[in-house]
Amino acid sequence: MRNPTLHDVARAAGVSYSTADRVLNGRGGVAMKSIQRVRQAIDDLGYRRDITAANLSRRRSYRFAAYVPPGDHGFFSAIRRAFQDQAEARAGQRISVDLRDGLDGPPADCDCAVLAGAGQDRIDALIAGDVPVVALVTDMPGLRAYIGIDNLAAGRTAGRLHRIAHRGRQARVLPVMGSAGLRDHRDRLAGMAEILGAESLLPPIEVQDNPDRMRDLLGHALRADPGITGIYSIGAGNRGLIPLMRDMGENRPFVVLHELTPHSRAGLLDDLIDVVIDQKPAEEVACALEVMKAIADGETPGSVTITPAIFFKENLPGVSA
Amino acid sequence: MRNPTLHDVARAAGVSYSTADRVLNGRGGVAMKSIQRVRQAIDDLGYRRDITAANLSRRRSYRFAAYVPPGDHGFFSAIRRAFQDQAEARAGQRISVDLRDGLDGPPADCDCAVLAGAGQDRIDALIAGDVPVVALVTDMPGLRAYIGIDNLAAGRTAGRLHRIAHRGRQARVLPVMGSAGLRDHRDRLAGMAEILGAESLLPPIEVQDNPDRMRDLLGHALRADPGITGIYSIGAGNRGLIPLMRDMGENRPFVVLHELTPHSRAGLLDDLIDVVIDQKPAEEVACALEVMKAIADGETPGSVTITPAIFFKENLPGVSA
DNA sequence: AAGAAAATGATTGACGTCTTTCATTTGCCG
DNA sequence: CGGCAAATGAAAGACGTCAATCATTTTCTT
Repeated sequence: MRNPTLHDVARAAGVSYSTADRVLNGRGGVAMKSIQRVRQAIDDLGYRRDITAANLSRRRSYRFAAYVPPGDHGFFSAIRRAFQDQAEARAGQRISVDLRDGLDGPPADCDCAVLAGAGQDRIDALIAGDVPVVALVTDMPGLRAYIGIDNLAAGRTAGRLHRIAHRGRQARVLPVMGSAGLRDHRDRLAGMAEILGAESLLPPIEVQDNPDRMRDLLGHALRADPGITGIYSIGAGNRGLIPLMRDMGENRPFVVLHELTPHSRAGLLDDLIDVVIDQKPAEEVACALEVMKAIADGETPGSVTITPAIFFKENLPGVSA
Repeated sequence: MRNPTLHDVARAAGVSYSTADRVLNGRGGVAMKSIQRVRQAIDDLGYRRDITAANLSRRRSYRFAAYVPPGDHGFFSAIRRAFQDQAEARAGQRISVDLRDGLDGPPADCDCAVLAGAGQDRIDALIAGDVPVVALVTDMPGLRAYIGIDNLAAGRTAGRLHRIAHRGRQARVLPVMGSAGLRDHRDRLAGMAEILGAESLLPPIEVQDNPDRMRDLLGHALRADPGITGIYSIGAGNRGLIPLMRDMGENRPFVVLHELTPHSRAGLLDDLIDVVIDQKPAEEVACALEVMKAIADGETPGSVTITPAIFFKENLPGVSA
């Protein structure tokens, strides 16, 4: 009934505990035929190492470092909070997370580090150390894994939503980027272009994720072209978009934007925007920690693609979620 | 640096390990002032019981029973598979899941049971025992918790999607239920009615989650009323819907249905249906196990509401997910 | 103040794995 | 066959908690 222990394996293989241990943990100095007998016994009994006992014995604790851009930038503050929550929730699992904002020099004193949505600039310094680093939110070459959404697919999804909303009518969708320099944003735009086609997609404007610039530039664009029937806000700064929609009233374009924040949530509830594509920061962070744990355990996990959530007014999660 | 142990707590409180243990585990026979000093020390040191060590010591293993309707009913076979996968994945966490199909008599020999989408009939027998039971997929009164989606919200979301797809035009949406006797289905229909209004919502037809009946009854309804512009398939049996849409070609109605299955996936990819609302069986099962674990640990977790995923052709997860 | 009851301390052996140390056996080589 | 290296076995002490036992001290009763 009880799960077999390594002692059971040793007995079944007809070797001593020591030898079974040497095989299991690859300590070497074991004859080939013993290795095979132990392996066989492990298979036969369906033995699985009791990780909790193992970690207890090793008094292993996972020490992670998380680099998250500073500021209460809406989205990244959600990421930051998610790290704090997760660190709290996993304290019993011997996982500790050290939140850092500056990224001066390679991470030290930790088993694995995670870098959330930073630019490419200082990455080299991070990789330089012998601490493995994974990417969160924004994929970056040279890191051990990427945890985040497929931005191309997100853009396609936004395109599909606009197509559905324009059934039969000619769409004229204005993409609003944070910056064309960001790969995430370019990917989303490219995804939308795949679905909508050039004739429906206007040239993008760039607002640097800034609400004020959003208000100014988008407001200007809307006045300049009254034929705009849709908006795809690719980055942040949506706080500046909401009042513009309020001013337009019934004739506002169909709006799809990213990230569920208090502002976008209110926008949905007030019928000022139509769809929010959310990358579920809490889930991303949880996945990131799993991946980091696996890396720290010596496994080589692949990247994890989060399927973004699509929110309308009607399926907003409660405040607790 | 190291996390404090109960020994540290005892030392800080100026009592013996035994007393600290008696306080921590509520064994009684401790003077009030000792209790307070231990509590204080726990707070001061930020002590948290090392659950892995505790479980190791108790040689606790969680034994769960899962009642899933038999048959390869598409959705429930996914649930079944998810239980198997999770059981496999959590074998190292001392969690074992016993999959049962019939529900004869109360569950025995387990710490908690989960009942997936069964009718109300035999529940009383299940509750009769002293094993706590939680509900999966279908909420049922009298059980300890419900893990599943908010069906009302799902119906509203489907309604919203139809509204978006009908912008400007009058919608005539035909709801296709499995059975009006199922609470889940009634809730979904009610949710859609909230959004669409009576003039856009046709009287529902019932196909008993059966592909053949779906084909017959829905085919008949579509021929009888060529003005149908939308379909909301609330239950299962969508395999019978796909060929009907293929026959209608370009003029097919806008289709929203539930559950991502091989058939509905193919339907999306072939542009024969438009939206799939999925309740993410794997995630539901994982949540259910977490809840059951918490219950077995003596906590009293609340119900968990899963936010369903919305899939278009463009954001289908890869086969691996 | 004696005796009973309550509270506390001290100790021990699990749980399953890790890790190290030391002794013993086996195989191989010349 | 002696000698040396490789392979194996045996044992023990962690890791932090649980759970039980027994001895001792404190507190309360009458």
